[in-house]
Amino acid sequence: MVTLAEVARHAGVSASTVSYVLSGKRSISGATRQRVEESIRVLGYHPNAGARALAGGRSNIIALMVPLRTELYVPVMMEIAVAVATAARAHGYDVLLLTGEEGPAAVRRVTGSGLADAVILMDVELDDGRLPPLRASGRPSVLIGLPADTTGLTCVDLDFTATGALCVDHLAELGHREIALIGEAPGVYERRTGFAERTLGGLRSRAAERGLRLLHRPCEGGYDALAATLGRVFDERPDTTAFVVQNEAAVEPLLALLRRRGRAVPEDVSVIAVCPEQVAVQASVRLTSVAVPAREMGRRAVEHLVAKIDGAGPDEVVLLPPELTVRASTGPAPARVREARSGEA
Amino acid sequence: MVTLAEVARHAGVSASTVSYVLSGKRSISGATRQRVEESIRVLGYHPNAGARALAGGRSNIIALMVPLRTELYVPVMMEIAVAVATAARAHGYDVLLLTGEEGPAAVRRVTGSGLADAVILMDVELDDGRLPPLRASGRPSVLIGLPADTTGLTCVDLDFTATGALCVDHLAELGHREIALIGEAPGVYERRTGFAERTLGGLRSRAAERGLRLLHRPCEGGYDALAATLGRVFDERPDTTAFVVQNEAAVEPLLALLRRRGRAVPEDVSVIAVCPEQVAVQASVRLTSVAVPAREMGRRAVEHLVAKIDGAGPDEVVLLPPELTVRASTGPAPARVREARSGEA
DNA sequence: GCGGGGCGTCGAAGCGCTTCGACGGGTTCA
DNA sequence: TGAACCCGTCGAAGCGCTTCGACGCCCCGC
Repeated sequence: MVTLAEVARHAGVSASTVSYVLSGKRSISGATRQRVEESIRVLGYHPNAGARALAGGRSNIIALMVPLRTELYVPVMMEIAVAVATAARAHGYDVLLLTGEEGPAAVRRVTGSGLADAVILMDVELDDGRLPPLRASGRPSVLIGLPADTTGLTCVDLDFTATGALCVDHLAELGHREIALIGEAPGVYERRTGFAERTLGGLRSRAAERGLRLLHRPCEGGYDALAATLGRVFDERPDTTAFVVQNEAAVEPLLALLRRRGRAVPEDVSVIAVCPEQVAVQASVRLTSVAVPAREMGRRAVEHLVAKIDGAGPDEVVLLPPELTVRASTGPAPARVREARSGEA
Repeated sequence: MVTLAEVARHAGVSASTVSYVLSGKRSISGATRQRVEESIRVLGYHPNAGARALAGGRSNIIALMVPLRTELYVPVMMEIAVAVATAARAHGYDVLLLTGEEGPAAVRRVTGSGLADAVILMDVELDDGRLPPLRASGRPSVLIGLPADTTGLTCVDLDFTATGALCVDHLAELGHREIALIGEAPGVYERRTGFAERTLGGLRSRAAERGLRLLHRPCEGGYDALAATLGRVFDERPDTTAFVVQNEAAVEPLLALLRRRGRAVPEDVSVIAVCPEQVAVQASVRLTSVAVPAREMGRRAVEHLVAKIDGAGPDEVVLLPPELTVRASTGPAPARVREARSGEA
């Protein structure tokens, strides 16, 4: 391995000069700079990361902690992870991939050892066990998701409450009165992962305001699970005319099963998905959806984090406003229901 | 931050003793060891990663390079990545997440700077630009995938050639004579990503051996793309009775479109998927499939890599044998075709 | 023409750890 | 009973970098 000292010798300057050329923290004459840069190029020099971290007190590494349960909402996670990695590189940081497996201990380890300068937490639960060690570490951090207590934290997330409300508004305007939420797997709610509850909350309160009935059914992914769920929904609320789906693995099964039951989308039943754009576009019916802006979330998280590392970032909760894109899966509530409704009026 | 020296003072021993307690590289008396461990616990000591890397000459970090085009075969990638991270931790390594964006330069950077002790490359192309810098670096590495020239390299992958053959065997035994491969997006073939070609190769040669006709159609994911592709397949080969799909984003569309065309699976048309187990099980028809053993691949890659870091690992190409699981999507070729076939004989 | 101030460069002191050689004391074997 | 040895411990030397203070030198102003 080529060292700073060798570069210095090759360029006929001192080691510190090379260091200053690299960091730009002191002014260097053009001639010297060029000579040094040339030597670096010729020798193929790469600064040693360990030495740099030791001397400089920072590793230029951001830890990204992805959820333990990888079977859940995988595409979003992957998209965020890649967006984080890409954005981080653009700011000169590398990304360390931590799985949820180690939990709080991993946070302690990477912050305590100085391996990571900062941490991004994904899949944050309302009362997340990783937060105490994170707070204690004093390291800059950004959460993707929203815990119950956000004091002193920076969080980036889609505004899921507004998302829920937006879905209700759209459906209400189309004349729907009875809607059902096909949610994430029950485990997601049990773990009290914020986003699922917030969507539900948004749906519930807006539905109450506008006089719609809402049924909520968590659901595992896959056909069999959804078939059972769907059966119970229609048994309990036969007049359900619209679905909000927040579960990637349930989107396609829902469409297929509705078809199988002879319910046309959007003529008989409307469907809104809360999912990444791509899922909505590639589905068998182009879905009206609220996009989960995964890339944007990853990018923003990194930007806030870098600002905090540099000492400039305020603690702040950033809720991205949801955008509903109307595609082919939502339409006016079917006449029968609309008649019943006007009959009531 | 607590340092080694502070632990040493607290325990009343020298710094080197603490170091040896930590590494176990020299024998330490039980009493001393306990005293040191107690001090470590009490003070909440975590060895500084940078210092360790600098002094020890190794970072205990493995770089994992995921593909640039994240839209492709995402679930497999994520599964592998998580498996790698988990397995790596079990061996005391952390994982640095690199995206393909930087390409060869990233390999140079992380190996040259000593940031990573070793590298795992995913999504390897036949003539992969990342291999020259990787070879030049002299760092241990494992590829997930197979380049054209594997001299001096360790590779782990599913045996896709055997996978193709296995699919043909299964279909041939069921009496199918005309089969079609719905492949990955054309881009995947253009980039000459090994696995896609190898599956095709396996299918082709076994089909030739057993006298089956094979049609190959790369295909973008999603409904519209697949609808077009499928139309062309049936135009060109109306007697096609079986499909092999190697494209996660095409699985569900294929099933839906076949249904829409009035072709029942498996009565009229058989379908075999090459995909992760979960995709096959959760599809609208439980799919006969050859599983892509993502977790296994990630795990194996790490194990080989760790062996190489420790100087024990031979260069080796590990091709995992494919396993075909028969589920509900394959059955005997329809009678019309079987008759035609016996007429020929 | 001389003093003051930048500017550009250097030397040295660490950062926190690993590891090598050394050393004292207790065994062990002839 | 001494030499040879091993075990447990220590001190010191570095790993390759950053950064601080110091030091010339040149340019400027008076």
